[in-house]
Amino acid sequence: MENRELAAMFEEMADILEIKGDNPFRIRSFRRVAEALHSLNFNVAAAIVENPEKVRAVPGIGEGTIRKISEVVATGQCEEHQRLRAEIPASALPMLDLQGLGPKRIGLIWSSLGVSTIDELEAAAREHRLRGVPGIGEKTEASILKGIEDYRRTQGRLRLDQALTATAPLLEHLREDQSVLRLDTAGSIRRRRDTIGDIDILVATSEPEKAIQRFLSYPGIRTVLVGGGTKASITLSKGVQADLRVLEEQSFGAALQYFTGSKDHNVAIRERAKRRGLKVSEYGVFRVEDNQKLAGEDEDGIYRLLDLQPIPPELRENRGEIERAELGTLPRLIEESDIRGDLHMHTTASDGRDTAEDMAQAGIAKGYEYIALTDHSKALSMIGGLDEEAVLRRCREIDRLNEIIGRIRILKGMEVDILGEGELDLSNEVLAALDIVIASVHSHFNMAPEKMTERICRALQNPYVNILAHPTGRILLRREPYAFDFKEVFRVAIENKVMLELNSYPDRLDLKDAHLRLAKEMGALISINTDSHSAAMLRFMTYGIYTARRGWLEAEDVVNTYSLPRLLAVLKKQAYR
DNA sequence: GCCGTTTTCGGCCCGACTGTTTTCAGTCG
Repeated sequence: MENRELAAMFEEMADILEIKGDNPFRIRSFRRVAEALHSLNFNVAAAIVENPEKVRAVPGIGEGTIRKISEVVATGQCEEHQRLRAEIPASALPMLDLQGLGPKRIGLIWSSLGVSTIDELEAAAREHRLRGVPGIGEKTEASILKGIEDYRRTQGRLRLDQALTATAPLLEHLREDQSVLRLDTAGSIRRRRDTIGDIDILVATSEPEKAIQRFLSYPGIRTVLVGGGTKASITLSKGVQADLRVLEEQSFGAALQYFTGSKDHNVAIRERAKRRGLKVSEYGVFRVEDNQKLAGEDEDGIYRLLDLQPIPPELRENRGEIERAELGTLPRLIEESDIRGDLHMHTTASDGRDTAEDMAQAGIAKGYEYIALTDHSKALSMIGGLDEEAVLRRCREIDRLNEIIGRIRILKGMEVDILGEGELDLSNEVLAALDIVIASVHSHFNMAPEKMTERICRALQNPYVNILAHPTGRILLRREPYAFDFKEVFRVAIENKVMLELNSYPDRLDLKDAHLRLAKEMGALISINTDSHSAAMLRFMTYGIYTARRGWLEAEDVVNTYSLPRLLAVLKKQAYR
């Protein structure tokens, strides 16, 4: 049993208890358990049998949790979990994902109107029955409808990390079959888009039926939609659809090219082929006059045959990549191995799970030359943000840690809140003591765009600010970016030698691809950071790199590919790029 | 439910905003 399966159980129990109005601290501790389970790098179900003390030592996991996990490992389920599920219909839980509607009102609406699904909720709102519920008026009813609308718009899509996590075991399952000769993902998942509609998988085999059967025997299937001779479609647990296409090895490259898309890219490629008397299909590249097949087994060969540099999947959006490939001047896209450090992470000093030393050791394990510890400032009092005095104390601790560890340079940093008028949450005197200052917006998201632009620009003009973190504040599939004038903000950042962040946290990926490219073209320097809240999250760098590649970034565009001396010069504003 | 002590029970991250109230509850971050 995987940690995430156990985590899902604790999350669901927390959700139900919340609607029931149970003890909030008990709910919070269930959520903490779920978080802990996600961040641990060993299998808890196995460990609890072999070495329970190891599990018991995890902060947030106590006797009650040990009991529940042991019960699940022994019997396959947890009695309390089953009992709770019987009390609140599972169909009510997705209502918790609606913005503007919380557990209290869900509980109230359920008990007074019997509404237990989003569909019923929508009907009740449209018929103005919600206003009869105590504490709900016209405006709340309208805001609930808006919440439902937003929810429907994003439903059925997965974040890239969720899609990759769902796909990996399925690919593994297919790979174990002898008849599978070649195997890859296609579609938006291969292009590494930030969200994914469905999962496309291609298999080359000489025994199509066997490969299809293997696919349909995957244990993670929820429903089988189609199961034909050359293709099959299933849905997985989160309702996401996975499509398999089976083909012969000699057309695998052509199929990969065809099914990777994007649609616009393929249209342009096929037009180009047509002008050259060629025809491109999912079976290969053919000469029109005699239908002779000229390429198809490998994907690069298709591009070469059209006198193009092979185009990395991340660039295939028909945004100029074909013209550049013709000239042979495609960017040499950044790779994860170019990264020498991570400049945004949190520790136990504010809302991180691990200590400064833990983070440093994790950085060393990744082969980094430097990291920056950037805990939150005091405006975020709810998560223990640091005030001036605490920052200075923290600096002394990091100095000591640098002396002890030695193998990696730990930069003294802070993630400082940009307050409502653009002023920073810490005094310049204290900022001057730091190696690196990250500025970010965590409040007042729905300002007028002009006001937001002014606010951010004012913060960027502070001489100590080095990085503007997660510049648009978007949360994928949940929160829209806040509105401001990108070009103006980028311009002011460049003028003040401030870097723009590509936040690799998988539900942010902010800046996004198009904005990265714009920033690069304007001359901005980017910093790709994980915003880790635990040592395990340093792996999120992978997602940042995917997005960076979609934004056409090369190593030279990214400050944390620079050597330490060069980075320090940028941080002191003696250099930019 | 977890934790840490004051070692076995009491505290557990808080402040702003909104809409609905007529003095505050619910939601969000």
